[in-house]
Amino acid sequence: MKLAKLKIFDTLSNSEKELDTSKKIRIYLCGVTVYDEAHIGHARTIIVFDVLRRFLESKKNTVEFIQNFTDVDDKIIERAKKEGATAYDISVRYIEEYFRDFDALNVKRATRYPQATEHIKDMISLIESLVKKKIAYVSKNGVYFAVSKFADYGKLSKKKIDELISGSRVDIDETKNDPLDFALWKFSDEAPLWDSPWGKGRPGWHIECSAMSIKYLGENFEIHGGGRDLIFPHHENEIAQSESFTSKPFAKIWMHVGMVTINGEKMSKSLGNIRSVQHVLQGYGPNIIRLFCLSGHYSKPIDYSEDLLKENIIKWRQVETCYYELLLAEGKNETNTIQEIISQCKTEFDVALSNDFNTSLALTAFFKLVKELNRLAADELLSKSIADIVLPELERMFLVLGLVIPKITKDEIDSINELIKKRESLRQQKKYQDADKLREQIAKSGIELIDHKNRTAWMKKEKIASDT
RNA sequence: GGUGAGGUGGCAGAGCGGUUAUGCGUGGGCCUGCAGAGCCUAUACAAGGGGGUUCGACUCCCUCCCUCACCUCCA
Repeated sequence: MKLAKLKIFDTLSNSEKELDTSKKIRIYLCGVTVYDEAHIGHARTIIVFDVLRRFLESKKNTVEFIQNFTDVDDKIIERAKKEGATAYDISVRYIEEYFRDFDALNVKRATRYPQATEHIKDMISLIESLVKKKIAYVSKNGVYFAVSKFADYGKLSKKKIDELISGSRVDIDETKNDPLDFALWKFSDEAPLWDSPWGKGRPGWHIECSAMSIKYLGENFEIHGGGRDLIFPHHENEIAQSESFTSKPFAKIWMHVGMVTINGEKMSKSLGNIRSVQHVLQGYGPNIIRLFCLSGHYSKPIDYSEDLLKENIIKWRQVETCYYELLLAEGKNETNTIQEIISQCKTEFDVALSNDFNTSLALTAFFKLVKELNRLAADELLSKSIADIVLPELERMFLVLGLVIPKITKDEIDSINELIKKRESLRQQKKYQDADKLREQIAKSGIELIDHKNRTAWMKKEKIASDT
């Protein structure tokens, strides 16, 4: 059944907006500038959109999801100079790293990952149109967008133009008509450069997202997103360019994800307080990171701390236990109660996500189900008949949240059962030392035994380095 | 200075004008040969300060204080 409705808070109108879920949902996410490794702040934004997309798809909605790579930028050039490499080398390297990291985080690949350097022509024709309309002008150092020609400038970030100028911290550039005007094309005679009708150079930052989103999603698509820090100037400028170009409203919903902070301060390269995806991945693995990133409402900041990640390890262990109890459940019993609980949790889960994508509440519903199942398991009330009903639902939630329990082969299961049998007979003979040795041996392959009254269950624990 | 977001119990974190959020932690217990895991149970005068509106406010209004973000590149 398709999702009946989806409400998302729109930064532009400052209110929740309902999306038409009967049609394809087109999403454009501003991705990363590939000049360095990705950190947990990037991961949060990308995981939020990944789950949004998975949620819609789990509801059989069609989603077209575009995420760009900014692969031409001053910082890339700077880095290249420092290393004696080309900008191309740098961006290729960090795109590779990006996929290494985000595949490991179990982020579903976007429909497409357009790169700025592959869309220079699209950008140029967009700029040409703006120049023709006299909204952009050619100056000494490049082609600029004349902010004064776009009446609604500031509508997204709620800024007043005169206040922007007076509060500006940037040096005034005399070559521009107005200090607020921003570059569409920068003249340069250093690589990387491209020809343009106005001279050699490279595109400004914002124009790529206008060009590529319009190219792949059309002039008026559903959701445009990114981190909160992109609201100004990036998204503000995108709106100015795109709407000047198309004379139509740009994205229907602007969805912005809050910052990841450390000790209350924004995680960023310039503050030197970043935790790289790679680093945290090694300590905690993808599931914990995902749970952490989804633990609060996407619009609010979330404070990175080892304590919080560790709290999520505990939760994850509960999930693993629950999953394996279901997998190993046998026999039959009545399923009415559990059916009620499932449908309740399922509804709460979906309602939470439909209502401004409240992952925090959705996780509450998810863990409620997990807890309930573990309770049944502890009371020896879990049966195959229950598992058959619950597993598909639970797995759908895993899928939406992007959580993965490592697969286990039939052979592994057989050999584990064999060892458990052996241990059981040792225990019956009260040869506890031998039984414990066997348990240790099993533990080495990551299998944890769970002794119940009349049987021994087990689970394959994900190895988590920071789980001490 | 301007703009925006926010201040909830030890920590994390939702919703809501009147009913227990929830989780982690902590105390006690059950289970076990032991251990782990799990379960049960208890626990929090919770709402930044001060005013108001209301029969009733954590939830609405005003005010003060504080934090963060953006106003430069930033997810």
